[in-house]
Amino acid sequence: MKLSQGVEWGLHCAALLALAPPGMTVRREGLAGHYALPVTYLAKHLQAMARAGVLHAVTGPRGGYRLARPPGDITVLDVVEAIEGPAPPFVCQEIRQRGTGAVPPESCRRPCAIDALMTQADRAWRDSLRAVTIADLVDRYPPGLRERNAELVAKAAS
Amino acid sequence: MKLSQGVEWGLHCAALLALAPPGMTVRREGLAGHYALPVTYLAKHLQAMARAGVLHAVTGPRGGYRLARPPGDITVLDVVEAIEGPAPPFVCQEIRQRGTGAVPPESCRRPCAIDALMTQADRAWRDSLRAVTIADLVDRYPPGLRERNAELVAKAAS
DNA sequence: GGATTGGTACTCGGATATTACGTGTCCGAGTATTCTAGG
DNA sequence: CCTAGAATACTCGGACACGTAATATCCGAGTACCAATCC
Repeated sequence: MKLSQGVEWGLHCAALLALAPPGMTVRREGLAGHYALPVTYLAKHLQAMARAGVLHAVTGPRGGYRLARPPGDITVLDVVEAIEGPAPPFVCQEIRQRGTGAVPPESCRRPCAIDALMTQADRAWRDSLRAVTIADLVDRYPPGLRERNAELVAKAAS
Repeated sequence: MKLSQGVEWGLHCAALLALAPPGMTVRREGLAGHYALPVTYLAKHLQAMARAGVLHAVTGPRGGYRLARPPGDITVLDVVEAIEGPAPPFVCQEIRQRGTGAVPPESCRRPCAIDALMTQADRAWRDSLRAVTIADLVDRYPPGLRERNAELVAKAAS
């Protein structure tokens, strides 16, 4: 059970894009340089976020990425699912219906207790991530960092 | 983000062991046959659970596995951590301290908002799994299954 | 001087190698049993 | 008949291959800009 590091990159970049002037875009080189990330690999995750509808990509000169929606309308879960995929981490294999202790299918209309429990835990995790937006993240920056990053990203914007 | 299928196997086997007569052990062949699982691979996970102190292994003739503690004292989280490892799925790389937008270390005494959020979500997930024990799982069996499985495991026990 | 058209430089998008981890399997270490031999 | 001993069969434990997904990287597709040219 390991979460891709791309999630951290994507969240930091989304928070940074939230500080860019409205309508302006930031190149992936600018995003990668701000956090010293490998440009080519970061591109893969930015691409996934664009495909998921979290970011909007503009090609050509003066192109780059911008948030597809206002920061307050993008939840952390949106970014996580964009990068990790929407598939749940646990999928019940229904092993209770196999082997010498097989339970007849007519007794398996309800999901087994283990599946239900895992689904509930996953729901708690996702709810926790859904409750926070990108706008909340920048609001929780240390004092002064918001202004400084906004200035830096404004120089990199085009 | 994918959870090992061994978690499902381990939880089902733990629930089955909870129905075994007190003090008796069940061979891994018996556990695997009950759910039609590959014996050799299941052994790997049972071994991990034994190492984590969830199961107690007995070698030699009439050996096998039994729960190391009463079913009510073993949480689902214990089994999950025994198989998946106790490491959290998200580890902050502190990329905010790197690159052209690097934040000075003295401003990073507190974990960044992303790290705090991920830790909180992971806590919610673990709390959800910690709230349920193996005893709860067998209590949620469909009517009659508990008695039937108890009878089956009693025959396989030694 | 203004509009048009072709070229050019710049950006992202998808396809391609490399590495790490989960998956699957095997043989060796250790123990209770059991059979045999001696008293 | 009882006891001591060694052989034996059975169980788990750790070490060894394989497949899939995350990691890391490259080159091609598409667009806006710019310059040269024509009207």
